[in-house]
Amino acid sequence: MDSTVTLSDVAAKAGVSIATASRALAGKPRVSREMIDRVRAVAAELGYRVDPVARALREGSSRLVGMIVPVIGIPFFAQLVDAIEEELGHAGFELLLADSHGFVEEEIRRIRVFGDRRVDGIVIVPADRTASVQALANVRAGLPVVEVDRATDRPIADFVGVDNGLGMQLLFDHLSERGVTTVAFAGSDDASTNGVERWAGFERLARSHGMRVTASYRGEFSTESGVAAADHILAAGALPDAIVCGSDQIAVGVISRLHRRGHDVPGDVLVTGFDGSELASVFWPTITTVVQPVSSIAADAVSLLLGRVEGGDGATRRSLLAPTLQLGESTDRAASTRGHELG
Amino acid sequence: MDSTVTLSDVAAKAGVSIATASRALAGKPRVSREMIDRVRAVAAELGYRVDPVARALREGSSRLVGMIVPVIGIPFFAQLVDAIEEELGHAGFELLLADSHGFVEEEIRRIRVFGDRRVDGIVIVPADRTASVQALANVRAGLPVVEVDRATDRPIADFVGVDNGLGMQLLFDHLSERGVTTVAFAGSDDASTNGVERWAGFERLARSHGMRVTASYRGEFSTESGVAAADHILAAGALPDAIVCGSDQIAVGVISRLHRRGHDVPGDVLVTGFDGSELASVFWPTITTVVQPVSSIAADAVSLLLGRVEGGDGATRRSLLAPTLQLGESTDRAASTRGHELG
DNA sequence: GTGAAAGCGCTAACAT
DNA sequence: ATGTTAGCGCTTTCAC
Repeated sequence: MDSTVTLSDVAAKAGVSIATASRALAGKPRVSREMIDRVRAVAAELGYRVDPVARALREGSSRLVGMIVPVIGIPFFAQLVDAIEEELGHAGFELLLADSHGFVEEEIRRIRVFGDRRVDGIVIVPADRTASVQALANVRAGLPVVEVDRATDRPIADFVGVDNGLGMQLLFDHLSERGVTTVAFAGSDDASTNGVERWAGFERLARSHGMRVTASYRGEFSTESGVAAADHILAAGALPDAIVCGSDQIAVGVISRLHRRGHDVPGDVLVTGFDGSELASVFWPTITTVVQPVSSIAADAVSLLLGRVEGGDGATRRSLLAPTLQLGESTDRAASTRGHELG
Repeated sequence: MDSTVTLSDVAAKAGVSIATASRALAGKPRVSREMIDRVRAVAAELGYRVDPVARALREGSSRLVGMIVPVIGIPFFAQLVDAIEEELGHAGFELLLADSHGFVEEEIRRIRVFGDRRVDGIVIVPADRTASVQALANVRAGLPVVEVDRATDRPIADFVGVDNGLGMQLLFDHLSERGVTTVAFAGSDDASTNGVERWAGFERLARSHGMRVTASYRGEFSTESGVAAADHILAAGALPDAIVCGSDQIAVGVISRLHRRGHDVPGDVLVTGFDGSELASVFWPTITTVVQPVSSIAADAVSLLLGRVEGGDGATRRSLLAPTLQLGESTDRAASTRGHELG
């Protein structure tokens, strides 16, 4: 397979100038109807495809979008990458992927490279809500950026994410119905807006629902952090009625640890997650969680980004999408993992 | 941040011709020592970085490597992407990522686009061991390809993956020590080499260890497939001593389903996974699995690929890496999930 | 050892 | 409506 068919090959075979061939293919105005047909036919016959590199050099644009995530290994981010990639594909863009491993320095390096590569836009899940502001200062002038899932403190770019407050509310309404009166929190620190907002939502809602908070632990969005959280909560005294976790990964860590230390979920304590990753539906027990509308987030992010690529401007926007509650066994006392013979 | 510093800016400020500047920066032979220093100093001062697009057009190479995976959502593939990306980064290459969603047509489309983009090489996890041969026929002449994790039937490209036979042997030796005499298989169909080889290994080793095979189910590498497998195995009669699964995802499905239908793992039946994804260590029970040496696979794949990029040729190679066994609770009867109070 | 100039493939002024 | 030409930024002959 060798695609060394250039525009001049097409022009030659069609018996026209290379400029006309270019215009005909691009569907630019002043070209006759028949010319367009003729050139297109020849191009198709020869299997011609524009050279994106030459075009990028000439136009200063590459039909490439760079994306930076903190850890591709977290299932939720993998889903997000997949959704963004698909959405970009519809619009004729490719995805240049980079993993910052949570380091702002890595973000800076990647952002520079993206600029050099003439990407048309950048999709980023900022590693740190304050420090990443510096990273984004390295973005080429005029290059559109959209923050996804996590925002930076300063509104320096469009943002698309989930409404954390609403998510927490869905969770609390559910727990309230289940008769929960004491709760604990196992979430992440203030490095990300999700960490901040989910914690804030938890506190506010616990208060408004008249629930007592027995303990709270704030680490990272990881399973290990969930394990540590469980130990912390157990050390604080009697188990609460429910433990609200900042992510599904954390919930998995919490539940695993509780089980190992002899406590049943949901028999002894209810547990909730956040994200709606596949993990929540395959874990045993399945986890009640707040499902993020990943496809909508991706669609919104890409349309916002491409809107600016095509020259759209205006104030930066924050687009908060409504999540939904997905019930699982982890908040259904009848599903206690102690009582087998369920199905 | 605007990096519109071009080579001619550097040349001008250094008071030399653009040709000399280029040579000095590239470290090409006939340039005087002092010239090199002077140009480099100016370049650093101006913050000059070569324009990869212009270079790509001129050289026909882009320092970009395209990678195609069947599903980025499978944790093991996410890990692989991460490892490959990191390895490429060390060598100064970027990753262009594509998800084939398991479709050969998607692979073809992506391979063509990669060619147009002048990628220097392609890393692919083929969707189908026979059909993907067609997809790879669309690779630009001379463009190096390395298959990772799964190979195509015909040796049309270098391959780096795990030694499935050895992996199965580690598993069987372990099960044998545990006194297992009857086994069932929950794996994938013949669409991938991993599906073929793990099944072949299972059959061969069950026979050589004198174990009776009570049932076998072959679907996909998914949790859902594991659920179906569990139902199939239960329908076949009494539970075997152990169920060997073709992947961690399948194992998770199998265990979840068994639990829901009232059977304990490892109390009633031992279960093993394959891949060594994070899932295996966070699931409850943790899963005994065959850990693929992901970093080594990535390092090998990239060095093989870049070796060919730099002109290396020779017969295609198959590089099989040795996996290791990771013990988990799923094959440790003392860890029965029925007996709580373990930790 | 250094400079001048061609040219990678394309698009967009600027002619005609 | 179509052709001619410049030039995006770089590397690399080819002259000197």
